[in-house]
Amino acid sequence: MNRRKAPESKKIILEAAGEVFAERGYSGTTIREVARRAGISIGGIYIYFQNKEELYLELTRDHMESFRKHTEMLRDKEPLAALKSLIEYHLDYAIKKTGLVSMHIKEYDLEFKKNLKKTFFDSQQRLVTDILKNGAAKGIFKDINCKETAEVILFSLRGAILDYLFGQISDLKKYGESLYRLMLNGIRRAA
Amino acid sequence: MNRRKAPESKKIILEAAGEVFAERGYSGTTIREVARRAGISIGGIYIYFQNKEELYLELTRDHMESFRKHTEMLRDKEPLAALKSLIEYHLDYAIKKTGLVSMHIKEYDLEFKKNLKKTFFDSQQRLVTDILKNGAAKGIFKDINCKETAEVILFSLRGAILDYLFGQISDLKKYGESLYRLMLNGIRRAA
DNA sequence: CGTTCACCTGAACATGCGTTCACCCTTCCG
DNA sequence: CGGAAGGGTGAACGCATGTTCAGGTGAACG
Repeated sequence: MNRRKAPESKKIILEAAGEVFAERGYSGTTIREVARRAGISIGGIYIYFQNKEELYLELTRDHMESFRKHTEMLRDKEPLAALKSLIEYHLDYAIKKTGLVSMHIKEYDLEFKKNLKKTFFDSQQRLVTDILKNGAAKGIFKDINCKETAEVILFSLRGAILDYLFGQISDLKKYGESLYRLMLNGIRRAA
Repeated sequence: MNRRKAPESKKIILEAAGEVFAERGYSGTTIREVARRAGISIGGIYIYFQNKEELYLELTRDHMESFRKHTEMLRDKEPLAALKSLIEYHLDYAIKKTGLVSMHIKEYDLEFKKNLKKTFFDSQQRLVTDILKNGAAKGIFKDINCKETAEVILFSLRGAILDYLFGQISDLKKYGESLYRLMLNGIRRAA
């Protein structure tokens, strides 16, 4: 038997689960594997978590909250710098936590995380909208529809990450640069 | 017993499989359900397909080939029109075949369809690159890196579809317009 | 020492899956 | 008529999973 204090056990389980979820996604993850990697028994998991869903939700909540906090800090920057940093943060995150990001895409459907996801996406949307509004007010950006444009920027960013997961592009940061330039200047030659 | 000619049975199975795969994805699809919907027995499926993989591959090959053929026709159009039509074709397809598109994203990983996918993506990449090269030659576009820009356009498009699947945007065509405008003109106010 | 309680165990259960295979019809030919 | 061939059946097999629960085990306390 492997004896520990309750909070420590919980932490160890969460860490193991983080690894396994990242490697195998939600449905691919087995309690047996999490238990094995946490060095605890199958039943031991159920002392701390009602079920697999709860384990997943607790982890996801932590990750999203941490992401949100980091990006919120960009509000203090100048619009152009904020936009660039936001792109970089997203892409760096995708590179460092590829497994987790992949999981969220592959299992975007899961009913029980719907609320969590909506909150997260909306916060990102609000942030970019505010950056654009700020830039428009300062005369840096054109008189665009900020909310709509914010969504376009965000989904393009997510598309880059998707292509990275697909193995279609390898140097993600380079494409972040490209996207940034394209978004600012467009491809059409001025009249 | 439900007696038919072999080719007809095969076709019916493929159609049923198309439905079920679109609804439930690859791993979520059960042979039992495909059989039920095709009005044939479980064993009957295995007369025509070695296994679930083969069923999936045959379907996917058909869909990708049809998509490719339709988009290849855009080569005849003027660059701006071609770009716009390409965006529209992608988005219309995502709207009409949401289930299938969702499946390909959720299960992008599947080892056995890797080649098929790579071929498909590369053909799209080549098409957009050629449209951009054409536009650059005609002086419509700036002197951009066509290959890189093509990829940016494609992943942004895929990002829009992803956001649509996520339920983050509902009027996909509207965002297609936005993306097109943004890609052409950018958001930065001219100096 | 005995008791208690927090912590832990893993075989067992219920479920669901892809796949196999021994067998069954129906048609058609000689 | 016999029998071969094409088309079809679904119970059974092997395996994997989330979850339960009857029962350990160690440490702390009186």
